[in-house]
Amino acid sequence: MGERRLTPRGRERRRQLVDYAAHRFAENGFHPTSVADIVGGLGVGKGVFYWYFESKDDLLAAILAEAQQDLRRVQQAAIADEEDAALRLEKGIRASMHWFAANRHLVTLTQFAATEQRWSAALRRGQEVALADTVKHVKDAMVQGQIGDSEPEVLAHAVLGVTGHLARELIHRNGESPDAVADAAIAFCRHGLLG
Amino acid sequence: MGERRLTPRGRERRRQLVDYAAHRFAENGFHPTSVADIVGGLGVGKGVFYWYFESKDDLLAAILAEAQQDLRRVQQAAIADEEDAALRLEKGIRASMHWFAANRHLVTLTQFAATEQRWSAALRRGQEVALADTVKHVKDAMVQGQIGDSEPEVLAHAVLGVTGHLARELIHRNGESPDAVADAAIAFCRHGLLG
DNA sequence: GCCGCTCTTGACCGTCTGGTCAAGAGACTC
DNA sequence: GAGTCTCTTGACCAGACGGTCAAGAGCGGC
Repeated sequence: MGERRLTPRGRERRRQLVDYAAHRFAENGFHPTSVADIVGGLGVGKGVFYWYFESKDDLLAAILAEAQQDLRRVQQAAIADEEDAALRLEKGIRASMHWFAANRHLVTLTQFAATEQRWSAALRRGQEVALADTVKHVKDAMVQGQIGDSEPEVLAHAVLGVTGHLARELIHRNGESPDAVADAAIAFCRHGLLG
Repeated sequence: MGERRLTPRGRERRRQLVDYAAHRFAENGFHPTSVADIVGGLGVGKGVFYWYFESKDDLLAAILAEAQQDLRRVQQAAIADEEDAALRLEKGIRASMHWFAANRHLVTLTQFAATEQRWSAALRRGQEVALADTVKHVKDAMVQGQIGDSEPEVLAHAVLGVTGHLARELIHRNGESPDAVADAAIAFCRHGLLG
């Protein structure tokens, strides 16, 4: 199948399937949620599902790919006109926090996908891009003397780790605001435990 | 069932099931791995499985609980005779890195469990304990003036986030040594990006 | 050598799953 | 209003799954 040409009505239906399925998968688990659950919840026949997607796996792959693209798009838009490297990092963190807050289900789904080899392979490219983006800003900030000189990849991983973990624990679990959590993440990335 | 009294032979069989299943679940995914896969791989009949566990879910619950207990036991042993709060934090991070390196499959499984509500409830208590342990050391270090004065819970989350993420990315994915990664994590937690 | 307990076997079962498909509905063109 | 293309229906299927159970093996004590 690969690409099917869709009318506006078809594109709307596809979006509906992607959104609804992503929420159900995140709530209930990917495997425990059946295709029948999805089409049943939407009140359509099973054939609708297989008109838009080759398989249940194909749908999850689409959800993951679109999530990664959307997050990156938001990040790039947030830092587009920022010349200062350290501020690009900060704005990227803040934009990510807002995206994580608004797309909790996609965060959960990405985390799930990372735990099964079949899916983690599909995630890898997007995660490499995210890492490369962060590494670039870290290196730029080093050149400008804004941050200390050590391994940029390790620092980038640490930044992504703090950001993701604080989003899950403080925004998703504790219900704190994205901006407050972004402030905390930025502060920790800046100075560590030294405050 | 709850508790079954087991002979030494039975305890050995149970361990074999837990270990083998944990590896298969982590490699292949929990849902895609069937009970038949597990008993087949071990060369025993299906009844063996249901002699030791009420259900497949029961087995996963046991794996998760034992993993959390084991990690905490290792952490406590590592910091037992350390009086300095900041060093307790560092030794805890280092011990965790070694445990993560030696128990990659359990890390993956825990991450999976966090993505399905049924399991994340089972994880919560253990994670709260891990957080409380970390918070305690952070507070102690604050009192001793070793680290800056800000919200201990947030800092503890950040420390756990960095540790877990660097373990997955640098140890599991890149194959770096637990000690090197522990050094990196400790450095980042100390000073952030300032190096 | 019998008993009783722990442990093992594997055929069997009801249920549910992802996926198919022949049939047809709607809408747009000419 | 015929023809065509997109989209929808839902009964159907083969296979796989988690879980059961009657039967029996191994092994200890006595």
